[in-house]
Amino acid sequence: MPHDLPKAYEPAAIEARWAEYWVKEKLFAVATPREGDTRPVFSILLPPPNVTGRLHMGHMLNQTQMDIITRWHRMRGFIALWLPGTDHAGIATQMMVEKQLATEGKNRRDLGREKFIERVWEWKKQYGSAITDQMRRLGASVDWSREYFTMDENLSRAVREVFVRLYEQGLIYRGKYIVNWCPRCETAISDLEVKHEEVPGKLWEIRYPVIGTNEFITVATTRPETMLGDTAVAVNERDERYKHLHGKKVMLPLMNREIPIITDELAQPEFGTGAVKVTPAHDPNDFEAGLRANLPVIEVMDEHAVMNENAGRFAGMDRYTARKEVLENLREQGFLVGEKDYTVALGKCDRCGTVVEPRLSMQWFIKIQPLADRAIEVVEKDYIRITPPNYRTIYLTWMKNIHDWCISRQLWWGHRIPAWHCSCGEIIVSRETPKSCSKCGSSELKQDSDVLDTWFSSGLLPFTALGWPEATRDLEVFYPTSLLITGFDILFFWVARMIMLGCWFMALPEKPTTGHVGTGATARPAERSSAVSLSDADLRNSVPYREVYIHALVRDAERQKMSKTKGNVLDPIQVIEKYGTDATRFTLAAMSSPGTDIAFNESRTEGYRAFANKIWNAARFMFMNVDRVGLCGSDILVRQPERTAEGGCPYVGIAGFEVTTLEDRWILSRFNSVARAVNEALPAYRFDEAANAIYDFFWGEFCDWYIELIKPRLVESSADAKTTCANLVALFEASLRLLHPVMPFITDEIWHAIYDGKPPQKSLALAAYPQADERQIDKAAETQMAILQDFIVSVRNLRAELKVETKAKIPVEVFAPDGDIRSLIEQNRGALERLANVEGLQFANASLAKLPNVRHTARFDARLIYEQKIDVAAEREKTKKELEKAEKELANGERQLGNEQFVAKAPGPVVDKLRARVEELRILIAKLRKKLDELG
RNA sequence: GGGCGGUUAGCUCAGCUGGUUAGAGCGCCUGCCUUACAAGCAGGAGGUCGCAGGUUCGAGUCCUGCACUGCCCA
Repeated sequence: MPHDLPKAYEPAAIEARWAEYWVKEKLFAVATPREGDTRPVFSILLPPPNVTGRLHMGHMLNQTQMDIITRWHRMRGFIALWLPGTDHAGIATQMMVEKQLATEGKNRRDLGREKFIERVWEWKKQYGSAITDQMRRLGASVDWSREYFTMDENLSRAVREVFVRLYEQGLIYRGKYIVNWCPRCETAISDLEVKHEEVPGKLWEIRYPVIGTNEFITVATTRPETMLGDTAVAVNERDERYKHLHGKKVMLPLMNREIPIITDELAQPEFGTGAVKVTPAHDPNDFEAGLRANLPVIEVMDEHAVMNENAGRFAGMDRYTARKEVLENLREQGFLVGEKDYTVALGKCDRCGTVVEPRLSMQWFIKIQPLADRAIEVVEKDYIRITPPNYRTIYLTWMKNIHDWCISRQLWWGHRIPAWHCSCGEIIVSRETPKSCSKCGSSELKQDSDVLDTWFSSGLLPFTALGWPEATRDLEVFYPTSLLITGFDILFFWVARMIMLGCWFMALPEKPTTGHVGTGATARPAERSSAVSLSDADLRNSVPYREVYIHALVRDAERQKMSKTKGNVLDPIQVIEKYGTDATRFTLAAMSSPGTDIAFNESRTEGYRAFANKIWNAARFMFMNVDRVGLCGSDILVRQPERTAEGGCPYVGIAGFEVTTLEDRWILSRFNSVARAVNEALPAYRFDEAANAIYDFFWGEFCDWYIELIKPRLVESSADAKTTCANLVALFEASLRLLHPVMPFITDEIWHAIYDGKPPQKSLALAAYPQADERQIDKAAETQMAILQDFIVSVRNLRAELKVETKAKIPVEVFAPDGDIRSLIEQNRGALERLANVEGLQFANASLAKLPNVRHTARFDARLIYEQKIDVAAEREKTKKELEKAEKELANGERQLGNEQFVAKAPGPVVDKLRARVEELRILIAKLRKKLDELG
């Protein structure tokens, strides 16, 4: 690795190379640990992206966070397994292939089911790796050797196993119910897949003549076309207005069908006319009312939302045409009595946006309550910790109001339901294709044509991806997984389902003690039935993951949700090409503060590209000195201790860093403080704090101060140049390790260069993460440095105010009554003179308050000896302002200290701090007053 | 309709269990190509913390109400 790096950092020149290297060297492949392996375990499942997917900012945020956490664990000596895979995404994929077929002028029915599925597999083969290819560019440290696809044979077998077991346990049933139906996708969809949207619409009032009277009964509806399927009109029993009509019938207009007036809770007296039409086949509430009153059910629409033969003369019309026609007919015949503007809550298909039609159809359902009960218990008992905690509440509220889950989809692409229908009516649910009917012996069996909801199979992944239903060693070691990181948009779709299914199938009567940290249960061929109560330990180890971290949504810079239709979608790959992966990752990490969405702002990324460039140039500076001083990689290697083999804290502090000066003590102290802060921020998922801490340290302390301070010691003539340079390298190397989880590319690049291509590990990703050594934290050094920095900044301020020519070296006079401070300044005279551009630093014996060109602090006065006359008026103004501010603060402080309550009630350190501050302010104010007097 | 967030500098955001003088990045202004870095360095301006009450010795932080705004569920 050459040390002559280009002056400007070019991420494109190195990132692809490292991404490829990490994958090629299988650095993140995790072999199944042997029995007796005592290393701690960290396991995490990648939320499988859809095979049809393209990487978006949400993925990148998600994966950046997972990668930071995974790399951090790996570097701390954990067996870190990050398991990747893709989801077959039933509807989405089917739609994709149908679109492709459409360009050839065909549809899926032209091909037939078998050919169509072949075609989907072909599509998958050709395009299915697009998203995982993109993932590699992000540097995601996943174990590619374990990559799965939810339609893989072993996963499909597990799906069938789960289905059959649930069926055998009586938790899966089949029935005709009203479901959300997408007429475009021609399938049922779950409640969750319906997105509600409020749109301006109309509420029409229709009057139905009451047979045998001259009266009418008026009902209101937003979907008048469904009146063709009405089988009753309902009124409330206690509604006085309709008491005389109980038991009578109305004539359904247009259809000339007699339908009864029934009493039902469906009709609420305070709402509208108090009477409602009842259409059991096309409305879930009406369906329930129909069951209560034993009403006939008349379907008037087919699966395409086209009116069918039951709709009389409207048959063959699309639902909206029919609506128009029905209204027109009603109007003509005098039945339409009102039309009001009304806000309609439209349900739309999450996939295609088509307005969903409630439709009566035969579907498969999971009786969810028993599963939900456990899923509630594990979260209430904190066996699964959800961060941020507000999502815990949201989860529990949803789980407590859960409805049975419709798991069948009328699609072709997906896991086909393992149920076979016999001509005798028998349904056989079986793991393998049955040869004959268990009831009548017929061999004419037809497999159910439906497939399972995609979330059914992805809900099983935490255990099926580890080999379930076999009792594998992987399950034993890696289940429960340690953590799930995902977006709130799939909290119910996926997170909730995984918890329900995991806690159901992975609960055990007893748990073998494995002695592994972070590992859990062993797979068992048979789970317990719901009747048997579980021990807490069983429950605790049945969970799919111990922790859930829910991250924010990535929006555009204007806080708008990114969407294709708005055209504001930021392509992460483009951002990466512009600024580099590291900078993009850093942006997402630094903006990941809990609770708020991320308004992705490219100007931030630009800033972090500058940060990468800063690191790059600091490295160039280091290498320049390494080459000059004649240090080589092995010298540094020698100074680093062996990494402790198993589990421990390998590098504590910075080993081999030889402290000789104040700045050495100071930077070592700062490094350890930052390492501590980062190691505290990450387990709390404070990616922003971790990222900012490293940024501030590297740029604001390491580069701005430490490097500047050691420059004189690095020059050739300096006796300790080699030690100084070795310190620089050791510090740099440790900082790279600290930063690596966030910026893996640039850090690995420089790290390899430090070791001259002979690194102690194949990658920095395998090196040890810095741990704070409390003994290296030196508060005294930090205070002393702060004084020196204060001094330098004061002089720089004065120079700027007096508009001293940048290059001119100016003499400075200092008054420091405290001997310690005086000697501190004396000892660091060289550094102060150089960094403040001072020539001749002299001490004064008396206060400088009466003199011009002075900066006052509580600890010292510094005066620039410079001829230029100052602008008296401006100086007076400035001093006045400063004085006012200080006086205000002093008054405030004195008032507080004078308050007995404060002194009595506030904690000691707070009072002491305030006293010290008040003292400082008194000194400062006295100085400022004197100065103001002088200025006249 | 029910629930949950947000409102802090021109912009995007931090500010943890209440405790000194409310911070950062970007942008803006001034001066510097000081041999690691102009994607840089040094300095600077800019905030009645959405509004109104309350609790407290002390409120950006806790409570109540209001306003605006976003999201989820129905």
